[in-house]
Amino acid sequence: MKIYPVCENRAFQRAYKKGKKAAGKYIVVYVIKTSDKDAAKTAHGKPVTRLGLTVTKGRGGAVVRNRIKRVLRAAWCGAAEKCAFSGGLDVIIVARDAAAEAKSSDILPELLSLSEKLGVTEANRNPES
RNA sequence: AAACACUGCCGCGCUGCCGCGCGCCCAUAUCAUAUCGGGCGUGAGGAAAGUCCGGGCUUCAAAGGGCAGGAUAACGGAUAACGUCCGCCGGAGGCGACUCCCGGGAAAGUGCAACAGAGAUAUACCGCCGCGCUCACGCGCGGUAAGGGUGGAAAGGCGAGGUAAGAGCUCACCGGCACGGCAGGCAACUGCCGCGCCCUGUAAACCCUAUCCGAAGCAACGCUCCGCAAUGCCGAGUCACCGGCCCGGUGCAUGGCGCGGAGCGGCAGCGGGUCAAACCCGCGAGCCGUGAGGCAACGAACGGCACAGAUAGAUGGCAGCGUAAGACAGAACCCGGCUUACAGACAGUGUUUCACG
RNA sequence: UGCGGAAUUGUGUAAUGGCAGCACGACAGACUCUGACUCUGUUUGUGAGGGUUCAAAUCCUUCUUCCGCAG
Repeated sequence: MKIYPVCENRAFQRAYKKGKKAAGKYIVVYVIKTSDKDAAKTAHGKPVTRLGLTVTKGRGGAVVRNRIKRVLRAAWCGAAEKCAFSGGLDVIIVARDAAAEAKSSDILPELLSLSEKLGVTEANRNPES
C-alpha cells in the first residue's frame, strides 16, 4: 500500500481553515477535497487520497515524533484494508499528547470511527484491494 | 576485604515472521516512468544534541596594508587549527593515589571602593606628649599613628634602641616586591649572594603588553529551458566591486544605478514551468590493525577495508535464546574539540585502612 | 537545519557594580445608608547552577524556557 503524502504548506492551511474536522482521544482528523493544483492520479487514472501528518515539537524529541508518525501510518494502512476512502481527498491527522504512548491498534478503531463520522469512507466497496 | 582515585571500552547480539529508506537485478504494465510486486545487498550516535570554539568547502575579482572591533593569556610541545590535548612551573585542597585554578601587567595612566568609620590613598574622633592661659574643671596652639573602635581592606610582622610622646626614624630577625650576579633547567622557574624598597583592592572596569582573526554561510551558492511592458540617469566617473572607516587595488557596454507607475507571483525575494532534470552529496586531516620514535599528547612506515545519503525526511513490532535488554536519544555539507544528557555491562592501574602470613 | 535576540511581583515596564523602584491588579482600612470614584496602608521579585568581586538584577560561564528571521 503506497502512501501519497501531503507536502505543501498551503494544503495544510486550507485543511485547517476550510476542512471538516473530528477529534478523538489520540488524534484530530481534518478532511478536505484536494485542490486542482495539487491533484494527482494513480496509474489506473483514479484520483488519489493523500495523507498528511502533523506532529508538533510539543509531543517530544525527534525520536518520539518519528515513532508517532510511524504508528499513524501503520494505522492508516490498517484502515485502508478495512474500508476504502473516497478518492481525491486530503486527510490531515494531528497527533495529540496521548499518541506518544499509543500503539497502532489503539488508534485504528478511533481513526475508523472518526472517518465514518466525517462521511469520507465508502465502506467495503472494494474489500479485495 | 573495605573505602576511594584515575584511565580505557561497550552501550544490545543471534534466529524466525511482518514492515520502512536507498542501490542493483528480475517480473508486470508501458517504453518516459510506475507498482498487489519478487530477490539480493545495505542502512544513525557516544553523545548524531547544545551551537560554545577551531578548520575544510562555497561565494564575495585576488584575499593586500592600516585604524577600529573581537579573541586568547605562566612556559615547552602536539596539531590542519583551536579557547582542545599532553608535559611541566607556580598556587590551592587532600593522610594519600590524585584533583582544581580566566594563572600576563595594579611599580605607565584613568576610573570605582556604597554603608560604617576621625580618616579609603590620605586623615587627628577618643587617647598620648609638649607649650601657653586658668585657683581649678578645662580651653587654645602644636607634635604623634604605638593603643581604641569601623571596615573586605587602615601604610608589612615582632623585638630592641630611640623620644617630651611617638613613628622603618635606626638596627637585628622574619615576610614580600624589584634589580644585578652565580648555579641548575630548552623555558616558565628554583636555590644562594648582594643592593634597594615596603607600595590597599579591583583589569570576568577602561586600559597596557604579546599573539591571532577579511565577511558571510549549503535556506551559502551553482545551473539547463522559457518569459520579462514603458521610462530616466551614468557610461572613465560625484560610478560599481567591500559589507564599520581609510589607503591601495580591480572592473566597466553582451555594462552599472535609481525614482515613480502598472501587471503577475509569493509570507518574502525579477517571475514561472515545480513533485522537470542535474549538481553541491560523501575517498574525507576517512576507518581498522601492527607500530619505528616520544615521559606523554602524538605519530614515521607497513598492511587491510569500502562503510547511511533521506527531502514531510528511513531502523520499528511480535516470538524464542543469550542470567537481563531497560538509559540518554536520530545524520541533513563535512571534519577536530568542548559542554550538556545517560539505564546498565566490562577491563586495567594506583592509594589508604584493616585482617592474615 | 542555519542565523539572531530576550527572560525583573499576577500584568506591563525602570534601575553608573552598592537599600530593587513605578503604574495597574489583589488584600485591608477610611469616606458613604450601600456601591462606584477618591484617600491611606499592606502583599507578592531579578529563569536555574557555578564563578570573579568586600559586594552581582548588572560582569564571566554552563544550562532551561520563550520569541524572531531565512523555503
